[in-house]
Amino acid sequence: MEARQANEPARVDRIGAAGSPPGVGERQRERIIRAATLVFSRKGYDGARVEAIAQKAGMPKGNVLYYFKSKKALYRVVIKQVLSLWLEALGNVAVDGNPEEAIRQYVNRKLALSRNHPEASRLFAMEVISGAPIISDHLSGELRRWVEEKGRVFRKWQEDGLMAKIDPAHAFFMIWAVTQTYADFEAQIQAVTGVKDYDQEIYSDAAGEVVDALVRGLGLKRDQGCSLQSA
Amino acid sequence: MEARQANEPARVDRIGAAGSPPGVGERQRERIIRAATLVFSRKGYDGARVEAIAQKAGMPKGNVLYYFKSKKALYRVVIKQVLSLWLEALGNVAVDGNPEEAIRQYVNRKLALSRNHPEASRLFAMEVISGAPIISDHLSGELRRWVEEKGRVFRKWQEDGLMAKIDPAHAFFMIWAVTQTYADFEAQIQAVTGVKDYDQEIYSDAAGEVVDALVRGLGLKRDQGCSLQSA
DNA sequence: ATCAAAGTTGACCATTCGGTCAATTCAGGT
DNA sequence: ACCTGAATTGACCGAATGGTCAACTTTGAT
Repeated sequence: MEARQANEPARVDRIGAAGSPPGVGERQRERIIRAATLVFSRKGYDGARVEAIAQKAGMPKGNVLYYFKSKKALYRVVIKQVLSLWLEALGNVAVDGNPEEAIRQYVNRKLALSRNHPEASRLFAMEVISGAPIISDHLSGELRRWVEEKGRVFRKWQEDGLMAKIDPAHAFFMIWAVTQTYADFEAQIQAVTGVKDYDQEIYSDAAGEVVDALVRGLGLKRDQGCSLQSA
Repeated sequence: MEARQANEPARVDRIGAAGSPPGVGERQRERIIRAATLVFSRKGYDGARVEAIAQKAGMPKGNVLYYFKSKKALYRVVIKQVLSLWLEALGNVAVDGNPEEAIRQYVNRKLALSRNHPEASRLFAMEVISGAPIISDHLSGELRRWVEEKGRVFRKWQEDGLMAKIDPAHAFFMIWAVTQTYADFEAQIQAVTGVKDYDQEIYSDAAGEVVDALVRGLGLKRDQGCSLQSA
């Protein structure tokens, strides 16, 4: 009786191999991940109870540990999924075309991401605040390279006088900070503004004014004139 | 032998009454609070172990529980101290004089606060992310009133064309977001920039460029001409 | 020197929580 | 109908943790 490969319950393999329907197993896995994201994002890793996750997923605790061999393993899966969601959204910054529109689009996209996945945003924030014990490799790897790459574009914009002379990295920090605030500090914003139906009002307000302010702050201009769309 | 008023060990009264020296008790209390702030800010409430706090304070666990009757009580004291530090720093925004200089000063002060008390900043952030279970009253009370009051000043600036037309509340959210990023997301910033001695480099970089960008983004102008400093 | 209150300490208790497991049910292939 | 492996469930265990306590030391006033 060794180990009993409790997690990764074979169903996964089957999915990859044949085209069989999602299967009970896979659906349960996703239920658990969704529930875990919610609980972890509010309570942090230690504060989250496996029992609570199980309850939110509508199944007994034992079942959660059947699909994920430990709480830590579950956490890793959840946080990596969140991270990939983040990086994916980062991916598409249109570097050609005019700078103002590119960043305006990027900020809007990031704001949308925070609105649609506030739990993911909060979980990511908690990880980083705690010193990013799990994702630090990804941050200093993928993310860093990404910033360096996009940073070169920023530099070029700056040389062309289309963007204020700010260290590109700090420009991103500003953008990220502002966009995430609306997800992470929801409680503070709600308290201060007194708004109840958060999504509706706040985001539509923020989207307009804040994006404008960011664009202005970063000194972004439209590429008037010779805007030859590459490729 | 009821209750044994373990916390609040009489020393406090003595201090208020006579001018006796700080006393062992009070000094220990502060040691504990400092240690607790550090541990809580990294691990969150649940993740923090009383044992760990005690160790960091250089005393056995039992002693910590002698000064604070429970972990939760200690947490409340710590977080309220952090909050008051925050609100205090909020207090002094020079509303008279020219807008640009006022905000520039405010942002710089907030950045300094984040640099000098990163643990406090992180702890505050964690509280809010968790839904601000303990300080929500203060947020919707003191903080909200403060924002409303300063907001009126912003409105006036906007009417005078000295500031971009942004909902004052959102203007503050932007400022807070950016200034806190440098404390809360230290891990991310370190990973992306590859900087080691964080304080030194990062903050001096940020201070200059980021403050400029914020001022620009909020469209702040100096009150050229009729700047009659109000009494 | 004496005494009481404040402070210190480590042993100890009760509870909680992550994780295991054996027993049972369910689903699908033959 | 039968059989096999996946899935489900609740009971259970050991470790860890918050909190208590009784014994002991220190401090300062008289």
